[in-house]
Amino acid sequence: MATIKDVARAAGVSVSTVSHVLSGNRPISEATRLRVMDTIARLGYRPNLLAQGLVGKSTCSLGLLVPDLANPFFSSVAETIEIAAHDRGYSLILCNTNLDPAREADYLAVLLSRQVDGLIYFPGTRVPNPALTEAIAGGVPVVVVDERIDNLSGVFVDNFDGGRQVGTFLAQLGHRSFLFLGGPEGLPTVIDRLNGVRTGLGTAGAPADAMRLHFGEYRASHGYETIHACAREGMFAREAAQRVTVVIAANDMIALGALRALRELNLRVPHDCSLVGFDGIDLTALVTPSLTTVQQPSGKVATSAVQLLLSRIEPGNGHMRDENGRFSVSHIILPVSLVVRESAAAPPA
Amino acid sequence: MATIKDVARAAGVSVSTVSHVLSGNRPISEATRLRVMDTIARLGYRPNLLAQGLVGKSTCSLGLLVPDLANPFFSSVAETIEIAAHDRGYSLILCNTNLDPAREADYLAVLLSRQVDGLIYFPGTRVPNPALTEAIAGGVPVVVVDERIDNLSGVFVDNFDGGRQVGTFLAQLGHRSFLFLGGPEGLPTVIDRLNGVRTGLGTAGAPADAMRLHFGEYRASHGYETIHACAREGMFAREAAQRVTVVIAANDMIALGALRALRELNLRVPHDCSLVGFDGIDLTALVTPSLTTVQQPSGKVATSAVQLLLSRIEPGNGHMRDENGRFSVSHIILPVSLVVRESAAAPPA
DNA sequence: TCAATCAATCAAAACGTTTTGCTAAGTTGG
DNA sequence: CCAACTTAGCAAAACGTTTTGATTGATTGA
Repeated sequence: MATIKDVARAAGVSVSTVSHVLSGNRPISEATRLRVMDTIARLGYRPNLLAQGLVGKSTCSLGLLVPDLANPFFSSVAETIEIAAHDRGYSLILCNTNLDPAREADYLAVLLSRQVDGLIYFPGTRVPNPALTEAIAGGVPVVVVDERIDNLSGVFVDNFDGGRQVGTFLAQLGHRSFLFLGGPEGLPTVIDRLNGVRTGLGTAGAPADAMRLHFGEYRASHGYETIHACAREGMFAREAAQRVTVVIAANDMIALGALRALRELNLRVPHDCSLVGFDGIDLTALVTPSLTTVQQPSGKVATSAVQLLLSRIEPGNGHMRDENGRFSVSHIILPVSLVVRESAAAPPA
Repeated sequence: MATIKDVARAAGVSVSTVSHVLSGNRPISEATRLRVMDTIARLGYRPNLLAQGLVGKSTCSLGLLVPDLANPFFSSVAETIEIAAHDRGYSLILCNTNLDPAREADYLAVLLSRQVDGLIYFPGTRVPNPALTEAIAGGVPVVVVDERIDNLSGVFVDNFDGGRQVGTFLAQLGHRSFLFLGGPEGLPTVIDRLNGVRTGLGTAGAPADAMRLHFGEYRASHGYETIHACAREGMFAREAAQRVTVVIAANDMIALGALRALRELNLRVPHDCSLVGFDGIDLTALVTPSLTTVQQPSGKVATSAVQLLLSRIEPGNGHMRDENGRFSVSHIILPVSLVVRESAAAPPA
């Protein structure tokens, strides 16, 4: 790898002159400029970003902490985040936290060591990670995605309202007995969605307490296994007193697992049992029956997160500060919308 | 951020002593060691990885170039690669090339500037990117995944054999008229899979030329739209002379799109038309009918890629060199296996 | 007792940049 | 013709590390 010194020597100028040619910070005669540029091209010189990051203030890199890349919702958001960051000149360091607080802390430490300019953080764990608090104290800008955390800027969707729309919709269809397949118990997104559903049911006149709850991972296997287990308890039996007529999943992956299980049990969706998901991943439109789900504006979430973060990082784009000169905390709340597809219908007579 | 200087000052020792405490390269008295460690903890000191990377030879970072993170196959491989890299102490810089050669070149330039220790590269484009050739010339270790490129180490699956298994299987089921939904025309993975299918059909006695070909993107939309278009041409009509009885998709996303379209056309899968995919993403087991597909060992692909790359990067783990002292090129070819599920059956009578 | 060895530590160079103070011309204006 | 600029370029410091040669006392061996 050719260095700036090599270029300087080959072009017969000083190192600083090469630097000035590149940055345009000082006037350079056209002749020298051309000669330097030519040498750069000839030698295939590329500035060493490590050295630049060391002397300058910015490394043009962001850390992205995602709980589970295998979940299409996350991978799709991650993809858009990556593209948005790249468009603005930032590289992304990918961290798959696997919902493990220890891994999370580990990654946070590495990212700080790497002097990232900022962090985009999808909380996968219940409690705010102490390592995160430390990072923030260290002055690294953080944007939280998908979950509201006090004192931290964030982008999230209106999970409660999404749940409410589901609840209202199902109650109006006539459902009166519900099975809620949650994600990890205690996770704010899960709580909000559940509370939303309850509120929706309540306002539409359905008994909100007629809902069975099963928490688990945000994975298809959770939906699949829970449905089979519930079936063994007779929850879907035609003659059951409180026959479940609709399954509400806290995310689409759970719903897809549940859908598979329902089919295996020869329960027709939606004829025998309706099914609703949450997230709006692309696959929900592809499966049969297509899945009624709450559509998150995942592209908007991603671009907003990047924009919010960079507005904090880059000087002079007017990020708000409070009266103490500290950066203010912004929360961007994006709306969600219920997408009604084939999987939800009126309950069996 | 506390620096090593701050630690040295606070502990009343020189900078080099702190460094030696951390690295263990020189003997340090127990008393000093304890005092330094204590100071480090108290100040929350973290070594600056940029500075380390600048002076040392390694940055402990790898570049990952993926064509399309939204494709579950890629995101799942990316996840495993990330985990394997992190376990070995490497960070991953994520690049979503979007199948665009210009973007690819752009990313490659950035990664070189960032002094990555190595590259894991999923080719999404037909021609080997000139920027890649340049990177290799610059001495950056590269491992290619999913496609055989001469003179480059790589990990890939036996696409031809996968296709062959599909062809044999379908011919033996009695199919005689095929529709192949390829990925991008000219892409080696597509070519290999197609040639495999043809060979399989041939050896099992089916007319390999009785296969219609439609190339397109590796996306669900391609499968969906092509099936609808083909249906309009009457390709699936019961009375058609050369009625297509099975759709062979070059990957699972295309297959899922095709499945949806077939359902919309009221064609029962597999009763009216069989369907086979390729990749073995998790979702193929979840949809109904579950998808017959060629299972790639995606976890093994990921870990092999990381292992192969690190064996080149890290000194002394015996990576082979040829007689000229250059690193030898290794190709790891992993087997695939046809997973027979509900979507493929004998053709209609 | 003296040279040789050893343990513990320090000082300085190096990595590849950017930034800034400086110098040596050349140019202007009166 | 000289002071005051301007232009173009150079040299050196700084960023936070690691590495290595040097230094100091203490310990050994004969």
